[in-house]
Amino acid sequence: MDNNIQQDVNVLIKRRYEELEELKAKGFEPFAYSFDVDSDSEDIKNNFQEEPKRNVKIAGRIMALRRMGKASFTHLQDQKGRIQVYLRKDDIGEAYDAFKLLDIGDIIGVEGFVFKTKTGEISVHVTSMTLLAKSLRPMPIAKEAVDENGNKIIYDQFADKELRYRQRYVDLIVNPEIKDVFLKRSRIITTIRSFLDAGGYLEVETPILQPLYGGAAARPFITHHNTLDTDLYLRIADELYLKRLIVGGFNGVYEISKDFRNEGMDRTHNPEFTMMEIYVSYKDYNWMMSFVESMIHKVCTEVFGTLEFEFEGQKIIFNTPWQRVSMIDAIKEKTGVDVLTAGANELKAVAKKFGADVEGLESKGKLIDEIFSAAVQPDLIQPTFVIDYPLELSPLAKKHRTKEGVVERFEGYVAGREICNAFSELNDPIDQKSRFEGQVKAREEGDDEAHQIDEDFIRALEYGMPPTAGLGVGIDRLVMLLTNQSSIRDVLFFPQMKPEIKK
RNA sequence: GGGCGCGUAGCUCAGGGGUAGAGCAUCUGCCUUUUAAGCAGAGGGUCGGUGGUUCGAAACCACCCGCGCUCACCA
Repeated sequence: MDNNIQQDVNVLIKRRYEELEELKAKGFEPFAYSFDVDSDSEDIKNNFQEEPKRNVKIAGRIMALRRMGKASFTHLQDQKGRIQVYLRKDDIGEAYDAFKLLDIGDIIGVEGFVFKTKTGEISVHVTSMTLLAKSLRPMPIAKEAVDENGNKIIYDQFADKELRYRQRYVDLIVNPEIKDVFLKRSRIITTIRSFLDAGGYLEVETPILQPLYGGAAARPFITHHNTLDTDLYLRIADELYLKRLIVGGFNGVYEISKDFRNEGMDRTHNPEFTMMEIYVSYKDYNWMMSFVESMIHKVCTEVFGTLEFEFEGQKIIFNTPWQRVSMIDAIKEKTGVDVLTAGANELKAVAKKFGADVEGLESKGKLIDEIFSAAVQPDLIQPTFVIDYPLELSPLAKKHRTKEGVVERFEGYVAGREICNAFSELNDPIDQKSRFEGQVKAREEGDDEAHQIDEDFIRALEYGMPPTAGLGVGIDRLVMLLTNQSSIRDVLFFPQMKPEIKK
């Protein structure tokens, strides 16, 4: 990194370092220790009064600079937005010498009174100024204007996706509108948490480093513990540990945390992602469907104040109850084929007809899943629960109480995307063991995402797990959906990138 | 991993075998209610990297690196 920094030293940076020295030489501290703030840009604009003059102390980053000899206008940006600030040499004296050495990007604190300029902009007339932090790198600043219709025009906006992701701190400064997505993300998670807490469910933490990984079908990250001299896996799901806690006697436990999957990356996949999983004893998947409906309903109304959303040009309405359709019926409706009774060859033919690539796939369950993904899923626009999945796709879900060959499982789909996955949890240790054995067989046949056998989990079930409903919600994808972002990178502050190369 | 596209000044982008360009940003001078402030002048580049073709390469070719879109994979 040293090399990178050296490399980046150009005239602009060099000049800022020189100014830094000049400020020090003149007795100005370029990196202050604190500053008392009693207002912000939003407050000042919302609570403007002509008389009596209001005195405020604010701090922020210089984002625009218009100097006119012995007086200057600048825009300060704080967490809430921007406010214009007016400085005159007559008012601040020698601090104006320091101000002349400041740049766009520097952070200052000012005290002054609020007034309206000739052109009507609410501004702060500065009576004292303090430099809080000198910025040593040029900010990729964009100029802003407002057109006749009051719309904001941004010129030459910082747009390089790579730089924006790698240096998100800069992105957040110069493209403040993206903050809204992250604010919404935070409020979505807070609202889910308060919904779960209000329901009396216990938030818990389970291991990220696991000797065996399970609870989903995915390739893991492997790491090594030196003292134990053993390889460990970063979890791909929380499921098996949370269910152990249900065995332990908690009635409802949930965890909101990162899972890790060592798979491809694209606009819906990041190697680490946020999952919410909850397990509730004495409930089944029917109960869980209503639970999801009310949780999402609460998120929509509390965070967004609406049930209507736009996602990639489609209108989504989160009315309850959501539509419900069995996977088998949904496929039958689209293809005319009953996948439960159809043979593997027929399934292959159907899959191909709908454009799925099923080369080398023999498993009936996987074929059915391919057909579903290709023929049904893209059309599930309004919130829909797809229920009752083929048994072999769901080694941790309980067999359906009446239907043969399927399990009590549902996935919630919105805008053609899966946003949650839930089952009546399998609590029969004998059945669980044989399902694991089936997975071992699949693994031997080359399915490197098949589950591993977890003997301790079987042992836990042998002690007895009450009937339990379990749910997993992909938080990133939910946030994408509700904030109309089509790339997961735009709902993550720091999406995974290849490391910058050292030269 | 495959296909397509992109990489030129701090930022946004033109240029497309013959001296490296513009706007904004920066610097100097003038300017005490400006707002994409203005006026006058100036500085700033390993044209992603390495090889090759050529009298001459930012441009053409090959390979590499990075990013984006997309397909596959990822239920």
